[in-house]
Amino acid sequence: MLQSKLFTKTRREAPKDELAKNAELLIRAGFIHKEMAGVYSYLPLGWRVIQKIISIVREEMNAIGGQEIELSALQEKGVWEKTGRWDDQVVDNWFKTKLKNETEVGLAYTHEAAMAELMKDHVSSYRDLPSYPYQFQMKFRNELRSKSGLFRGREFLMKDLYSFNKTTEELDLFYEEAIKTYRKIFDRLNIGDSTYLTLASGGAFGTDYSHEFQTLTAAGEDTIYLSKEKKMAINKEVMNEKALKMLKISEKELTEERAVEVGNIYKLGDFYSRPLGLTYTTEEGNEQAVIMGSYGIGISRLMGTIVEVFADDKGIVWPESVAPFKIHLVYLTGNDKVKAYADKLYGDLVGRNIEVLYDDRDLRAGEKFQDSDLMGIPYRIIVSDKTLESGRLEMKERKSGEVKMISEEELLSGKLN
RNA sequence: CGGGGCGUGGUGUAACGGCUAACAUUCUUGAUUUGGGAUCAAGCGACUCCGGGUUCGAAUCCCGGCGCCCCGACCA
Repeated sequence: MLQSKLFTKTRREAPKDELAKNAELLIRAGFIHKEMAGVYSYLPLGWRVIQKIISIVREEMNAIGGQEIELSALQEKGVWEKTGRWDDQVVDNWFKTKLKNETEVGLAYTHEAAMAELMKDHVSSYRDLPSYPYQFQMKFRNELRSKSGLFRGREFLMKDLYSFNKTTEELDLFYEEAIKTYRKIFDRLNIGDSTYLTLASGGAFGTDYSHEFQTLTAAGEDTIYLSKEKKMAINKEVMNEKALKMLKISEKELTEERAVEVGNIYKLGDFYSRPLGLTYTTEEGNEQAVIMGSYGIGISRLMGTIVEVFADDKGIVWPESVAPFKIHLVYLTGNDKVKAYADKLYGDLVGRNIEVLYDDRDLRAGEKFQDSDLMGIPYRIIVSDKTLESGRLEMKERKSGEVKMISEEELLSGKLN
C-alpha cells in the first residue's frame, strides 16, 4: 500500500481524553478512531491488524472442528427470559431497544441462549453431536464505566465458540483441547509467554469455576495470583483455600500480578440447554440435555493488549504475525534514482505478495522515521543515496532496533529474520 | 452507581469579569533544506460544548443539561 494514499494521518499528540496507552498509541498512529467513550472505529491499519488476529483464531478454531457462522446482533427477549437473564436486575449491562410495534429486543452481549435456541433446529439425535459453531462479532455491553481504551469498551469484537456435546466426558475432552488451542493462538500472537491459564469464577452459569487466559500487563484490570514456574494462576475473585487445594498449590508459590483477560472458557453443562429444551436422543433411545460449553476470545481487546505488552517509548511494536504490514519501505529524498528504485522495489515486493507499506511521501527523513516507529511495522527497509551507492538495502528491525545491510534478493525472498 | 477532575481553532495548551480570544502544532503557499518531526516568510482555521441567568461588559461568576477522563463499586 502506498502511504501517500493512506487516508489516516499520524499525530504528535494524543487527544487529551485518552489516557490508556493502547488507545493513545493506536489513535496517534491512525489505527483507530474514538467515537465516544468505550466505542472505537477501526481504520485501515487497525482493521488489518484485527483481520490478522481473526485469521489466526479462525485457523485454530477450524482445526478443532469449529464451523464459522454469524448470528444476529438483535436478540429476542423471550429466549433470554427462559433462562432468567433478561431482567436488568440479573444482567445490568444490556442494551435494550424496542421495535416500532413496542416489542422489546436486546443488543447481544453474548450468544449462549441464541445459539442453543438455534441448535434446537439442527440437533435431535446423538448422531448430530458434537458440534462446534463459532463466530466473530461485535458484542454490546452497557458498561457503567468503560475504560482503559480497548480493554473495556461498550462495543467490542469477540470470537465466541460454543460446544455442544453428548456427555460431560466428551465436553471435558474438548475443553482440554480448547485450552491447548488457545495456548497455540496466544503463542502465535507472541503473547504466549505472558499469558496464563487462570482459575476464575464460573459466573452466572451454575458452575463453580471457569478458566480465563490472562496476559500480564500493568494496564490490566484483573488481579491474579500467579506461579510462573508451574504456569498456573488464580484470579483474585476466587482466591481461597478451596481453589488452592484444587490446584494443589500453596499461597507462598504465588505472586500478585496485574493482567488482562484475553480469553475465557466455560463448562456450561445443561445450564442453557435444559431450560431452552435443547435435547437429543441417545443411542438407547433416551432423551438427554445437550452438554454445552462456551469459549471466548476478545479480538479487539487483544489488539490493545499486544500494544500494551510490546510498545516502547517511540510507539507501537507489532509482532510479525499481526502487523498490518510486514515491511515498511521508506525512501529518503535524494537523487532521482532513489525514488525510481524504491518504486520498482515496491512493485517487486507486491508482485511477490509480500505485505508492504511504502512511504512514498516526499518528506524529510526524521518525520518518516518518527511515523514508522510509531506505526510499529516489524521491518523497515531504507532506500537512499547511501544504500544505492552500497548496492545493498538497510533493514532496521523495529523490535530490537538492530540495523542490517541486506541484499535485494534477501528482501525479496521474504525471509528476514 | 458513589466520589474527584475537566470541556477554548483539527490536535495540545494560554488568557485578572474589560482591546480584534493568544501560543505551539497540523494544514495551504513560497524559500531554504534533505539520515531522526529542521529553518524562515506569508496565509487558512474558534459564535470559547449546549441552554438559561448575573453584569454596562462573561471563555472567565451562578444554575441546568450534555460530553470526556480518573478512583471506587460493578463486570458473561
